[in-house]
Amino acid sequence: MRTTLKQIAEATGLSVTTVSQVLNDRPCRVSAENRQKILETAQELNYRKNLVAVSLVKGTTDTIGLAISDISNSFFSALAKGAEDECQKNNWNVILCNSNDRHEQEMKNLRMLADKGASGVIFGMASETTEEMARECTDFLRREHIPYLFVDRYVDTRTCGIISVDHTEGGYLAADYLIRKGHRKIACITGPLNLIDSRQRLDGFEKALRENGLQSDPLYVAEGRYNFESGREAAGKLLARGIKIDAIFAFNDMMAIGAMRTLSESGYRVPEDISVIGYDDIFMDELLETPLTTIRQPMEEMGRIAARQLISGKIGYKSRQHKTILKPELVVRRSVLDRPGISLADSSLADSSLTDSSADFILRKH
Amino acid sequence: MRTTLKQIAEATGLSVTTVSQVLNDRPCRVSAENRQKILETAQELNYRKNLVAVSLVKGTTDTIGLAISDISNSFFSALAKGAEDECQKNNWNVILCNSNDRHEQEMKNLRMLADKGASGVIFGMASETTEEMARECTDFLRREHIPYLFVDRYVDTRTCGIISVDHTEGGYLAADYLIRKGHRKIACITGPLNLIDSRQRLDGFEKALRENGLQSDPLYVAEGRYNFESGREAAGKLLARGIKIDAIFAFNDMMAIGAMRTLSESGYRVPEDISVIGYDDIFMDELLETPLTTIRQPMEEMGRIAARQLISGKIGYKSRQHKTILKPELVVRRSVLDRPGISLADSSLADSSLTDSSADFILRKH
DNA sequence: CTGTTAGCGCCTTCAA
DNA sequence: TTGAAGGCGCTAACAG
Repeated sequence: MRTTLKQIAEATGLSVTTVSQVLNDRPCRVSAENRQKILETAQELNYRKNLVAVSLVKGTTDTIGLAISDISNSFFSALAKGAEDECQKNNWNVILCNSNDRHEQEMKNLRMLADKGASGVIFGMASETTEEMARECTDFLRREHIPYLFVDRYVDTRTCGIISVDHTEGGYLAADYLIRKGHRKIACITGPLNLIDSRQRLDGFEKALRENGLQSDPLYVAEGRYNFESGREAAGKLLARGIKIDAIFAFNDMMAIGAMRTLSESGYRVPEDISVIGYDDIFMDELLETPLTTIRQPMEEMGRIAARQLISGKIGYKSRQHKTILKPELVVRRSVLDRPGISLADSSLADSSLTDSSADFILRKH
Repeated sequence: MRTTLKQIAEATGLSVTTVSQVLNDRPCRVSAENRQKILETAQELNYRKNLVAVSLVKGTTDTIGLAISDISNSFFSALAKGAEDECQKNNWNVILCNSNDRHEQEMKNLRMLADKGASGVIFGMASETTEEMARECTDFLRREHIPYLFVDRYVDTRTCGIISVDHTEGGYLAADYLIRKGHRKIACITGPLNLIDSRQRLDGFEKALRENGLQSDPLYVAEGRYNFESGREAAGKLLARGIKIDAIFAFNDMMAIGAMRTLSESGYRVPEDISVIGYDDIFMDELLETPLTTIRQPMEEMGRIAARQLISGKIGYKSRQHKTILKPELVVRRSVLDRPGISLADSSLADSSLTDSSADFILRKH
């Protein structure tokens, strides 16, 4: 078995209390001699503190529960990395829980975390979670007196704290950039519109259009589900509508990549024929054949900040609506074409790019 | 505060023991009436078991420590997903620790996990970890009586258990496939050759060459560091040697993607001019413009199996050398060209594909 | 059927 | 400068 305080006490002929004091570096009232003796035998016996016992008596585990939908999603693994890193620095740790986007599992995970005595929870809601379900989560955590932070996506009511990025601003940034680059016919592939982040991005997008005297048009909007396949499909739908498209703003990178695939398969070149901008800045963006211009969400930093707020006690279980909204950031790579001097009236381009698709394909498929 | 057994005992006028028995569904000797009463008040008072206390008394935490180098690496996040999923099913949980490939941090993490009472550890060694350092890890875990499993990479001595894939077979599969597709001049970009997995892949690779009457040639080998950038560099070196190359086998996908980038930038098309095969099967492989043919390592399954072995007790701290070696699997996508009828003697191709690179670039850069 | 006692390993008064 | 006592919340003998 592991060495215990008691064993050290016996070995040194001192009391458990004294040993505990010394081993915890207390502002001490222990003779230098005994202190030395204790330290030495602790070393010899290879003593290591039993943190389970410490947790029990102190009533805190210094552990953060990371309740997310899927760690293999690079969005969340970046978050996890930031959170874990910050925990490490403070001698905290993180328990990982995947919900696989199921609210029921989400609740199970929260219960388990509560039972394990988690000192805080970083919570990335499942996408199927409705406002009512979210409330079930928050109510539970509050009742358990566990401080928590929603990341990225959130329900705006009665939360303990939120750490997110300004999605409205992000949507605005993307659209504004496209417009400044001379694009006018801008389509977008949204996320599920029942999700607040998706709606906010759309708001920002439309705001930028308005400010530039452009109309938003439902024909230019397709709804996706934040994954590759739905990006493919949505781009296909957009194309099938027979409208002229200068650029596509996909509400996340996975969909952007899916859209690029469809475009490429349909004989369009990115960005020469149609530009694409994404959202997230996942690590593979820059590894793409056409590196993806995108709106960056600083996930790792969000994880770091979330952990810090929980560890420092800045967020307590009684906190309400403590918001930390980070700024998204435009990351320019190569998927958006610069079309200088193209005016609103211009419409002579596009479609000309629709060459014979099979020949085109072979030429460019490598 | 949270409701405790004591409170329920007081509320029902029964003893803590009785309450405990009932709440643990013991083959019980409690009157139906009291049982009912206990259940009800537990419900009312919103009782939840304090697992920290349970851990203390039972001497086990039902927690697996996941000590890996970097969770944001999709290789490990897939592993984590599998492990977490299996834990979830058994009411275990996982504590996540990143070492960022530093052995010192690795040891800190193991110590922390031991102090937290981890019931088992899934251990993905840092790549800088030498055999001696690895021994430091295993010695520590053994002394702490913690069962552990090395994943993927391992040192062959005195480990408690290993779960890995047959890298020799993987290297063989890759080379054999290329040869069967008519490639002869096969280069490879290895990982750091001090790592066992890398050496094994090389062994398998060379074995396939031999069996097919081909020579292995140092000129066709470049060493990388398992990341994108080193794949780029290594491909550059290979190209600079002025040798004829039919295909490149990169020892992981990140390097394969890096190599493809270099090839593309140097005016080579993949797979028309040079084929590329990778290793790992990370999720982005199929999202690439030229989906990457690769050797799949079943990471999620490895995580799942590792967790299961630890949870079931199949691996105990006294286990020695318990090996589980999974078979790697060829995943055919589009980065390898089929060159039917090309014989060993043939050498008329290649180089012809080296067109004017700038013009070529514009044609194909989209 | 139920309660008492003891103890997991540690920390924290409080008294000596 | 030190130690004894009590308790964190729960479980597991062992009595009744």
